[in-house]
Amino acid sequence: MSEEVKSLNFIEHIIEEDLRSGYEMSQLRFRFPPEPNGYLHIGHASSICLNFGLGLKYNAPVNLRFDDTNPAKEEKEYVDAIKSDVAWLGYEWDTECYASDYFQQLYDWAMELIKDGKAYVDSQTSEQIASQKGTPTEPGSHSPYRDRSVEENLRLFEGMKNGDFKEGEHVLRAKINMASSNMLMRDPVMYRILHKAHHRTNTDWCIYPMYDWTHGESDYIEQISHSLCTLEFLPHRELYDWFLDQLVSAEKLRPKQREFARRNLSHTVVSKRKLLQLVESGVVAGWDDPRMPTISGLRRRGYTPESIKNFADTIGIAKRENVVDVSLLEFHAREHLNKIAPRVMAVLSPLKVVITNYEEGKEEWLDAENNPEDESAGYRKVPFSKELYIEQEDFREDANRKFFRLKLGGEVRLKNGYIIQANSCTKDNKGNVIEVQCTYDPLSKSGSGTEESLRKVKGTLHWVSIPHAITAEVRLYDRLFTDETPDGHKDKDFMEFVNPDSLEKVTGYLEPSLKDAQVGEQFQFQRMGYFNVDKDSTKEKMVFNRTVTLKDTWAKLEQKE
RNA sequence: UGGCCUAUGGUGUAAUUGGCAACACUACUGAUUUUGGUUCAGUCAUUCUAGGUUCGAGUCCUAGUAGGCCAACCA
Repeated sequence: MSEEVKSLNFIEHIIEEDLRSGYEMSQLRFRFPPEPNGYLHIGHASSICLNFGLGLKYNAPVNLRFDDTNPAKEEKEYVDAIKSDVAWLGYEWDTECYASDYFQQLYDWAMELIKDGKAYVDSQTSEQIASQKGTPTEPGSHSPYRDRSVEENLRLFEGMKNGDFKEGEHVLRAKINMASSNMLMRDPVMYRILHKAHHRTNTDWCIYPMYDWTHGESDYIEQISHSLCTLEFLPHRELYDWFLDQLVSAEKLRPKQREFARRNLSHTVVSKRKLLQLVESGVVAGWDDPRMPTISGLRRRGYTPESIKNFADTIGIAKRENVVDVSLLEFHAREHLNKIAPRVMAVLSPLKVVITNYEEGKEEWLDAENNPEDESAGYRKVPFSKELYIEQEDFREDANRKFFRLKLGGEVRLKNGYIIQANSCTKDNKGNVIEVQCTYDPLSKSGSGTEESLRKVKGTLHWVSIPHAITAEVRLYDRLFTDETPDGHKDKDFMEFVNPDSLEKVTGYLEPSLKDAQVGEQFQFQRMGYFNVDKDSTKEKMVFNRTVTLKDTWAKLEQKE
């Protein structure tokens, strides 16, 4: 038993240090705080796995909190999708929370800040406020409204809340420091007027708190010990702490914000805005298009929760810029699917093979192993007959000895079936091979134990019996973007790198055992890749998605030539 | 150019906090294989640069360099 010491990431180091210096294990509490303005993507998966993983590790509760402070962008549809994605990944949240549940508390605290002279109502336009912000190298200047009396501020803020003003007429600002080197500390806006219905509070409120005045306070209300977010929020930490300083009480736990680098995936984009653009421009069919890096897209594509979690686990958490290669995600898909996906045979690019010495009209049902990685998966029957399909690329009239497939005069084994030899072929008037005539060795049947059946032939092909085959639409996916970092170019828009060939639809010929496959069910089409049944399937026509190909060393060999 | 963050194989992450640079992926060898899959074995590093402290530096110090973030009534 080699007890493998799992190395800690820097967040875990921080927590371990906190535990050593006074935190009780029972005080630990985390949260995953998405804004319901889009679907969750693979980048969120890292954050989900981090927070919920920490919860599991320390036996601490993890809240699912919707950061719903901007009714202009948020919808219930997104709330529902986010919940189902987190649940699908296999995590259970302790409490389902909404920042909107805290609107009253936040308002009350804001009133306190005004009374303390720490906040004021500014009646300038957003342009005026922006122009007074200064620049990173020059300090800002004070608003003419900065020194309004407490009474006037109170009266105006209540007026804002009561709907006495139009959008943009006033905002509430924290009175901090217009000369701070941190732009966020230059009297940040805490509230703005928005006469928009909110998906939960409807028209109860027409002032909405800003992110900075919501997040830390929500963490405090929920008594989150470690509030983990991405690196771009690092400058917000000073503000996060300033707001907390105004209201934290000594007997309660004070949350800390810590930041980690967002994970970027090669050959894709991971930004809700850009994903939305892909959806709205029609480049993809929706948020759950199998080419999308969204959780729902990956699920539909055939990724398992295990593969996504293992992926998140191996890429880890750190603070530096990164672009993780998609091949690592694909590796985890193959690794898990290899263990669980039943093997079947399907031909996606058919070439007819006729077994000339096989009796016309005869059929045999052969035994086929469902999964060599899992003995308990058992066996099924596949039909064999005189006329079969093999893959076009598995036959060549003539080829060198590195080609382990069918060629004229050569032998090959049909998986789970017989050894056949190609004798001749016929072509259409363009010179394309349209049929191969073969003979089979009746004594070479797989599993029969005869001397002939044990004979080694170099190649083994998958195949399907033409009269028994069922057809289905098979969707083959390629990377959505041709460039490794589509949004990493200053002079070019990421949309310029959209791969026009990211989806190819073909008709597949499948062994008949597949006819009862259910939506979402996963299979390995032997030698072709992993596939699952798409939700677009109907009784008349099944639809399969290719999740990922198998590793293909032959294709690489060929490419080199 | 003000402030802040980061820098370890092609990629991502480690290194018991100053003690033999490790793990995974990719790529490439080879073995096994009724999937050119799987499995197994192997190969791939001047730890951004230059100095310094130390018996000893990826780790500490100094100075550079490169990349990133910050001026929404978005989150």
